[in-house]
Amino acid sequence: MELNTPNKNQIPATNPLSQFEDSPVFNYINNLSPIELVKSMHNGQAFNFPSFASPLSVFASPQLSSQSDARSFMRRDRFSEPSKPELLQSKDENDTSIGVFEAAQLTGLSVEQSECSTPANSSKGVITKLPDEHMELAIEEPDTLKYYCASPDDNIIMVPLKAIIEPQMAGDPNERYCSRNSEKDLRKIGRTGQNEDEAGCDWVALISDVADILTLEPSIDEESAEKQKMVDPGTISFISNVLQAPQDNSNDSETSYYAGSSQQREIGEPGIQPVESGEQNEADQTPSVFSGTLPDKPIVNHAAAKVDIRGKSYQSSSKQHKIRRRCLVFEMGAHKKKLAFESSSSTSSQSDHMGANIEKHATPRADKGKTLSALPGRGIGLHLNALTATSSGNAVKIETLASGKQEISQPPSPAAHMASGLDPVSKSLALITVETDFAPFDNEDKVMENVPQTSMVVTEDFGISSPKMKRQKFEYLGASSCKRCNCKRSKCLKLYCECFAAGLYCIEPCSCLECSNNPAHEDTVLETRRQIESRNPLAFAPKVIRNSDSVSEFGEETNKTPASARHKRGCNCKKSSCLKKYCECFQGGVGCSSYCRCEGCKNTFGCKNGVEENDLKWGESKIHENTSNLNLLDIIEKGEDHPDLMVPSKDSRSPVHPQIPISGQHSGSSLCDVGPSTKMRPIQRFRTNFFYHQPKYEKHLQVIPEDETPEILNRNCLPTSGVKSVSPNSKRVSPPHHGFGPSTTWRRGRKLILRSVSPSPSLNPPCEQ
DNA sequence: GAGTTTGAAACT
DNA sequence: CAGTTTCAAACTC
Repeated sequence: MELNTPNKNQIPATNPLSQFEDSPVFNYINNLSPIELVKSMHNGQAFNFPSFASPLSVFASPQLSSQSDARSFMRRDRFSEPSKPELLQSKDENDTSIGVFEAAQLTGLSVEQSECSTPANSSKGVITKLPDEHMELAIEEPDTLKYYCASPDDNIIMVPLKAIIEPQMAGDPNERYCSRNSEKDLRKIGRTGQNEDEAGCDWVALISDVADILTLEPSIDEESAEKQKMVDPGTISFISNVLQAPQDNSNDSETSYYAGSSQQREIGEPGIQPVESGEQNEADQTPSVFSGTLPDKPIVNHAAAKVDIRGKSYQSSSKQHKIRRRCLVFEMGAHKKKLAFESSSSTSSQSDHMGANIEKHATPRADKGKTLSALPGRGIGLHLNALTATSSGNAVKIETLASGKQEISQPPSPAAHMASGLDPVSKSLALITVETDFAPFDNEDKVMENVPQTSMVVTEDFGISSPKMKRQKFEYLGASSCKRCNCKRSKCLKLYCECFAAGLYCIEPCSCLECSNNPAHEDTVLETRRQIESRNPLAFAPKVIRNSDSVSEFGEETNKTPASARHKRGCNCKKSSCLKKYCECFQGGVGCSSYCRCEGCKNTFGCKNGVEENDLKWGESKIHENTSNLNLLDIIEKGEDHPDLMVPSKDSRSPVHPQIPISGQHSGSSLCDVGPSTKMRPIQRFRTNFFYHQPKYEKHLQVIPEDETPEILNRNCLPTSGVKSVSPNSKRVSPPHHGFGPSTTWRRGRKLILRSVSPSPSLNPPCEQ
């Protein structure tokens, strides 16, 4: 399998394919793990030979790789550039990989599956280097390039990479750069999606979105070269990213950042590859990660679906269509809103933004003159947005990232660390996840914002070329992914600036004046961030916190309901009744919580809908809350005491259990009633209406002091997602605000959570995506 | 598109 | 920590 690896050069690259393919062992391996594919791909990239991953490589823990992947994000840009020289190789590799794929196809489903199983692999082989190499590859072997994916069902999806690639060919170096960025985003997306169980859905949605976008856009051929450059590169890169996502991530991010040292290697293959190989290694791992961590196939499928959609004109097999549809339907049906929202956000944002947005943020703007490269890959920066994006955490996250703004890579800030307790990256991811899940439609924006706040990498629109695309995106995501500011005096270096607050660099769409929030002023940005974080470690954390441990490590979605979310600090609305976007809670699509000091709150998300029945109570309760936190606490405590409440639900936060009245004040019925009940049914929450109904009380339960935010994030990330944000025993509810004030209890809780989380960032696959 | 309103962020 | 100012988004016209 790893024929050419420096370490493993042993296997001649010559006929490995045929031999392996033919060999039962090969088939068996392929069938067994996607990882193999990845590795194989990896090897192929590195060495031009589509070698099959060695067993060792195959078995590399997905988690590790995932982590590395997450980190890799940041690096990716750097790497990509350096890797340029490798383009030729990659090309070759791609070719070989392609050949392998084809061979696999011929060989049989099993082979295909194996390949397909690893999205990363498939993508990797074909796509991996596309970002840098797209052009060349496309030119030389546009036809040959194909992306094969096997659906979980064993359906094989073949994606014509050529179509994707072609547009890029016209691209300029800059465009390439952009495309890289887009790729990043895609990768991120991919990661997120993979991680989560539903990620698949997200992916699908993304894919579909992408496809839609592509469709919407005039045919590439038709488009002028410039247009292609503008749009296509993004789309292409996006697509490639999607396909590659796993791989790319690994390649980019890991390599650059932590790669050297990194855990990845440690974790990863025994044999360490040269620097370049480092990328490969990461890449290899990454795919494995995806496959392993994420619902392996779903992602792939999605990707395939996307490709298919996009490639309708190009090629499409009935199978492909089936798969795609299946995914779409799945998403739509199951999590309609959520998915729609998330997926749309992620997908749409990504896809839409991919091209253009990426350009903005990613690409150096003339104005801002930033280049992605400029961005240091080092930090996770505040990519929370991206993270958030994934409802399940991961998926959303990806979206965000994809959204297009550049992240402000920041050295992991204390806050970030706090949040995750892990790597900044993981943290950001976690944060993002939280937000995303919560965000309601309107929130989308906010959610995304939130996400962005913390994590979002690329806020910008991907440069949606066509209004339609934008529109679609917005419809789904509400443009959540894209942030634009209009700062006049803050230089975009204060939290007033949404971009900055989201951890994103401003991009073209922004109308800011004297903007310093760009790669050109990286030092300033980082310094400013540090200062702000010094004042408030959670300043860049997502505004909306998901209480539920929605996502288990393995990507299980436990909490996607908005109900599980709350604003980290609560609002202070006086006149808007929390019914307008002035209200951050409302904007974030979450109900007001005990942390809120709002007056005349009518936040529909919070309770109104769900509680309408209980409106009065709600209002009362709210008042009480406002007046005294103690009441809330009491309520919560009571609720906790309640047997039902006591039930260790995975989602401690889960909002509401209608049936269980937490406090005397609240009638049980309303969502508002609460949280503990929610614990009871984590799953339902997602699919139910939480978004619209979040009981404040729940929130209380859910509410996590800012300090806690990290916890939440962690939780999401934690494998033990089951861990309740609020332990039945521990009272999470901390006095609102000012709150944030870390109550000892909270801190405890958080600490506990942290404990649960693996100390090393690398260890938290979930968070990492 | 300009002006107003709103509430968060920043400042004192 | 509370009050005030600044700021930019959200909203209205």
